[in-house]
Amino acid sequence: MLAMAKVSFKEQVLRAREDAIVVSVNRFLAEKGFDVMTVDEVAADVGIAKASLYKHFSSKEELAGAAMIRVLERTLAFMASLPVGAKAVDQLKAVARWTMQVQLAGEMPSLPAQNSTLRASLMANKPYLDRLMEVSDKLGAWIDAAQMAGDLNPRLAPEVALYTLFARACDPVLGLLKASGQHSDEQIIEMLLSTCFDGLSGQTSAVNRPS
Amino acid sequence: MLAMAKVSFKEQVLRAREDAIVVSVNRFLAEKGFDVMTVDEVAADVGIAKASLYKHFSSKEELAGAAMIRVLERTLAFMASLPVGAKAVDQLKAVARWTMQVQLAGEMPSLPAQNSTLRASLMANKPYLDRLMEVSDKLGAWIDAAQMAGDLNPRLAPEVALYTLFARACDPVLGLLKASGQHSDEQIIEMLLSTCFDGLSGQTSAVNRPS
DNA sequence: GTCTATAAATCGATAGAC
DNA sequence: GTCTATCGATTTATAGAC
Repeated sequence: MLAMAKVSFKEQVLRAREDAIVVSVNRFLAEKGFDVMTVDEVAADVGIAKASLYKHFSSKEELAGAAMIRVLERTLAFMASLPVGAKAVDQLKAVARWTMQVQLAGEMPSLPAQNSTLRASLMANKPYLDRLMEVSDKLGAWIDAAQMAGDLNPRLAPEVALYTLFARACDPVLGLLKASGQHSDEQIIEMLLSTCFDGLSGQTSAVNRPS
Repeated sequence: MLAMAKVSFKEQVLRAREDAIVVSVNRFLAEKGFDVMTVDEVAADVGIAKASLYKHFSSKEELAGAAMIRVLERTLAFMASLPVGAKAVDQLKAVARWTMQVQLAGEMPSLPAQNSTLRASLMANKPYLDRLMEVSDKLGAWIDAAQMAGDLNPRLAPEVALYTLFARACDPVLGLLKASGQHSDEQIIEMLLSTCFDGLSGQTSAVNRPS
């Protein structure tokens, strides 16, 4: 009994350390991106030696994968917290608003779509792919429902809506507008939510907050 | 006279070589991005030694600046070719369509907004800043006109529209949809043009080609 | 598991001969 | 100006003591 408890405690400490690593990686990926981020600065930020870090994660690509898994799980947790009775299009808007808030908070990791070794590593990362597919499936169901309800353009290919929502989570326009300093974070989010769902031409429905 | 012509010819050869360098850099920036692109592969692609390349451009950042100047000048040339009598919103749509065509052709260089040394170099590059401001001013004038004509949401901050148009030129959604292989290049462009101006909710005006 | 120290490879930039 | 050769710095990853 005592031995079991000791092992469990050790594992908890280990998990806490790994979580600290992933949190650090997540912020560096949001600030500098994968290519500029170095494993040295991650280890220094966590406060451990680089060799110790490699005992937890076997490569830089795996670090990025862990950060992506974390943000996908945060997304799934947020989606699960939404009221089930709401309109599908409002669920989609709520998710889009939340991802923009995460990005403005400097917590949205962005990976370069061009890096081939990173892509290969992610495509072989089953835990990552599972979460990605789970998010995609749930968003896809809402997109279908919103199109049937007439709240989303029915002539639009569903994957276009899905990719557009994913891309808005790391839209550089957020950073540009924040850097200009002329708008509050809330104003930026509401304006970009409007351009995302109503377009630059505007004039259609107002963007409503979820209850 | 003969000497003058000889010098002019030499300068023409030099300009042609520099242009070949910039074309190569442009394609690498579109394919891999600034951080992954190496000066070695640019030199190898052009067919000269790296030291020779550094006789033309004094740093990797200056190479990127030259590529950005080139694409901005191509943009200005396209904008100047548009009919002057058309509606401002149609001019904006024509520019958005053209930038997406350039990206799908693999000729749109994309620079990371996070790299600080690159940003510092570009902010000190007057020829680049001049072209960037010229493009911004002309687009800004069309945005103002389109808002006054009621073709663009008047409640939208003009800079939001400007940044959104810039960002659509390097929107990763284009690459994702092309990779899915389910749509032609033209279909992709028309769908994204629709989501850009009419939003995901859709239902408003159809997207018209310029005459 | 954590550390110090270092291997191995790469990259930006330059020296110097021609 | 173009070349070969190399410097100096950085980065990913590992070896080996504790």
